[in-house]
Amino acid sequence: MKKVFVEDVLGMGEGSEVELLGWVRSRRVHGGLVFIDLRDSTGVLQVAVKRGVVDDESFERAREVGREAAVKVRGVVRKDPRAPGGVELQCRSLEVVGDSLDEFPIRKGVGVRFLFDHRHLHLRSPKVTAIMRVRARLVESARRWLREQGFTEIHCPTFITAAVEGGATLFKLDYFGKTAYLTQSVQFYQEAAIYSLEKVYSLQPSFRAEMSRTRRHLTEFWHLEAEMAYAELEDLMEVVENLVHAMVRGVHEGCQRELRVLGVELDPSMAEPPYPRIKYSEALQILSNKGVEVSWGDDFGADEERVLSKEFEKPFFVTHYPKEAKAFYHMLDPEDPSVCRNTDLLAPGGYGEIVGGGQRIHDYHQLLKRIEEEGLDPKDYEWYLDLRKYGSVPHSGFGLGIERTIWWLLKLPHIRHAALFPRTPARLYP
RNA sequence: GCCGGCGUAGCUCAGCCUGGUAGAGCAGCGGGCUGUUAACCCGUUGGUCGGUGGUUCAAAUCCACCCGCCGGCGCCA
Repeated sequence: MKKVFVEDVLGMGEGSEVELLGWVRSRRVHGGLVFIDLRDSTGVLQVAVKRGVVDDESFERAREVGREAAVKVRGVVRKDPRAPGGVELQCRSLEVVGDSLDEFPIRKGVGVRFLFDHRHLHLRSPKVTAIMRVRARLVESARRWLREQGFTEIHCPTFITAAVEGGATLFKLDYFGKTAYLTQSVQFYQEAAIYSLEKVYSLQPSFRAEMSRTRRHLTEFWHLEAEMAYAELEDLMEVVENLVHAMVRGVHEGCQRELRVLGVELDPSMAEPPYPRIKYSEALQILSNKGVEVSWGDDFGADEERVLSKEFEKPFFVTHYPKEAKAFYHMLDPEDPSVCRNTDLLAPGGYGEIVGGGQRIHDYHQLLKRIEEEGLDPKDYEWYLDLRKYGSVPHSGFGLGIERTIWWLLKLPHIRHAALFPRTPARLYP
């Protein structure tokens, strides 16, 4: 097991002798002097290999070693202003653990397409590494906060038989002769679980078979969903804003180095609750004042979202959408049954929808009516309806897109940068 | 699904408008170099110009269709 890391060496005194295991990030040959930038999970260290200081075999190996080869280096720590970072390793011996058999394909100047074709190798780059660390921290922060708030994590199936949203596109597959689909949301299963656990959440992939070619869509994305018994729309929004704040704070506290690598300024105060709450009808008014006319009943398009999001510094909730624009299970507002008690959380700066959710219909007859109104077959929703037959209670839930959130926080040019091996309509490999 | 753009060396691109059988930089390969920082210097290999068909004496270049990719829209997280 490896014990000494680049990070440790940077803190060591002049003259310390160490053995390092890492990868050759780059190599510069100057006749009798070879510089190797040695990379490991904690940083990069310049190794100076001088003819005469090392044995001839080590020197030859250093001269010939390929980029991204794995090497074991023994040497002495030296402070030297000529070295990047002011510290380098004076090499005493070098062994090749695993050489590079071909020229390493990832280089400065290659295009996005090429990078994603070689994503398995691209992952070694500092920026991708930083994004993955931010992602891990973000998810950890969410889990910790939810646990502290009394939520229980549950795990729901990926194979399903019916859609959550009637119209949304599902990936269809053969399940021993039956038709099955890949889940696009675990909401219905969570609604079943609240009758024992009361507050639940899941973190698992969702799938959308949409040919969406935009910088904010993946066909497979990690979905953080939660459902709460006895929670109404207002309770839900409080949970969402505090959760998002906890995630942003977590990244800010735990990822300073990564944010520096990515050149991202992250100010957690921009995610501090409370977030503005506007009703759909108010959003229409704001848009109208800006010269953008949307007729009542239509959902906002990307253009409208962008105009709207420029009006806010923080994420903001848009609530009470017309029922025509939303799925059947949303509870209608008793004061105005033409709108739902739902909410979308939109990120500022044109990043768009991060969270979608709302209060669910908990009355059996009302749910059945809405299913029929939408022209859906109640038989497809039998067990979902069944939940309303035995001790049904008001409840609310939401879904948050992990990659969307990372995309927004890190100001990434495309959501695919937020995933290890992203899946888009055109990307199934590697 | 709709709209737009692109496809030329391993990579990044120029050449296309105005038709005359292909170029640069980087990488690779050979050589040199003891303080580089994407090292540098000298030399050098490398291409069915996405595919098919058409126009033409002649097509990377003009036309049609197809394929692939990229972005926007719709849909959503």
